[in-house]
Amino acid sequence: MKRIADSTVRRLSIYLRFLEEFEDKGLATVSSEALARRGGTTSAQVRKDLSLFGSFGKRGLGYSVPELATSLREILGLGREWRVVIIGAGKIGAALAQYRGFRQRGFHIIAAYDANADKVGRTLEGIEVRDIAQLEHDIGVEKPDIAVLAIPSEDAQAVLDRVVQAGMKAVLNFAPSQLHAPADVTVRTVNMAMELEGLSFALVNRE
Amino acid sequence: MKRIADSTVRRLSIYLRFLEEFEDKGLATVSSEALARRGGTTSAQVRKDLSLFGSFGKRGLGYSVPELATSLREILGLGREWRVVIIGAGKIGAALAQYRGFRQRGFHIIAAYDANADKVGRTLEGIEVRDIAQLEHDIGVEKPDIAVLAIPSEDAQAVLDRVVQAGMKAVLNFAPSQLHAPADVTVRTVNMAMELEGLSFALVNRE
DNA sequence: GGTACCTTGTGAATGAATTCACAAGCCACC
DNA sequence: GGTGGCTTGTGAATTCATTCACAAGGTACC
Repeated sequence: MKRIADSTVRRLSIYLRFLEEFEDKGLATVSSEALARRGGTTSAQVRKDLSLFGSFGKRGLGYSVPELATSLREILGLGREWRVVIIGAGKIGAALAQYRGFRQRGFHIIAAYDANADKVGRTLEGIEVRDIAQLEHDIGVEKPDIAVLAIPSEDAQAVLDRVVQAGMKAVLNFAPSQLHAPADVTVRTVNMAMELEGLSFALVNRE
Repeated sequence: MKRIADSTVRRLSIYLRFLEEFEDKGLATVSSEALARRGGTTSAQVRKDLSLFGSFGKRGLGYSVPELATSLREILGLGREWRVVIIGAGKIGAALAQYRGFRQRGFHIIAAYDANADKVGRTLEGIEVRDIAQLEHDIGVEKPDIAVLAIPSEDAQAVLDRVVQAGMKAVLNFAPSQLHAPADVTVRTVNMAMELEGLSFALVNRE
């Protein structure tokens, strides 16, 4: 399959969100133009993105809202339930554990891990906090799909190496550091520091 | 001034982080090649990025670590203190309030806001939680630079409109929704749902 | 001060992403 | 069933970003 750019996948997520909005409003069809307006892009962009995966619309009419939503869920792999572990039971881990968006979209958090003995054995928003020493063992048994790193920057690479070694292929990293992983492992980093600095830059470079 | 791409600004943040690492290690100079290796890019990219802002290196030698760090801080507008308000005193707001990275880089949180009367008047990680009804008034008086939205998706656009109306020009949005603002207002969105869906897509489209 | 070796800064070349523009197809209405 | 009005899907054109490649300078050491 042709390689799909990250930016395209992000837009597909956005389109899906709008389609769900439109579904709630009871709209039956939507044009690429309407989707584009709502998402701040162009109609040609919408059509190009979708055309990478097939032909979903009807000329003269647009796209069927429920059908396109279903197709996008399929494309994004949201048909199944993904098993997630959160590593780090601090404030960020807690915020993630209670985040409704996870569950809603089929991301099921099976456990959290922490190195701090005080936290181990307690629960975080209803999720069991386990000793990080068990990490490799549990990954071998439970085969989670996605690891979320909510730990300090200085530990992030070491823990990433551990989950990669244990066979995991997808990681969402909240530590503000650049991580290195083999090509077959997908790492996405959410770096708040970087976003803030982007805002700072924008504020300064305003003429 | 020539328009600088978002992706470039992101890389500058990354370079700065490495330079600070190198500074801690006591390194005096660094080559574009070394910076590139650490950051997963190419030396030409590093030099091109920097060349957009001036000439910081010495041929044959590389870049002075402290000088380049200072220049990057200057470029990113990190020389001064930015005043931040957090809107939404839930779990995400709390995680942000205690996040060390803010303070470290000169982002000073002056207050949090919430609509829930039970939360108003309490403190969140040492930060005063105020009634969101005061928002416009306080913005007028205190002139914060950056608003962080940590509120539910369905309220995000309305609150964004309010802070824009009150004169703010930079917003960091954690709600998983696409927001619209005038061109002179910079909005950066951190969308965890989108990141997760990107991972889901990567897991499914693995051959 | 001369020579050998590095590394920058930058036009030119390449590659990737977005936008344009229009033929092809579908619907609705007469 | 023909006509007019929309909207898709997609090559071609354009814009934007990255990589190449090398002259210009600088260091270090003899």
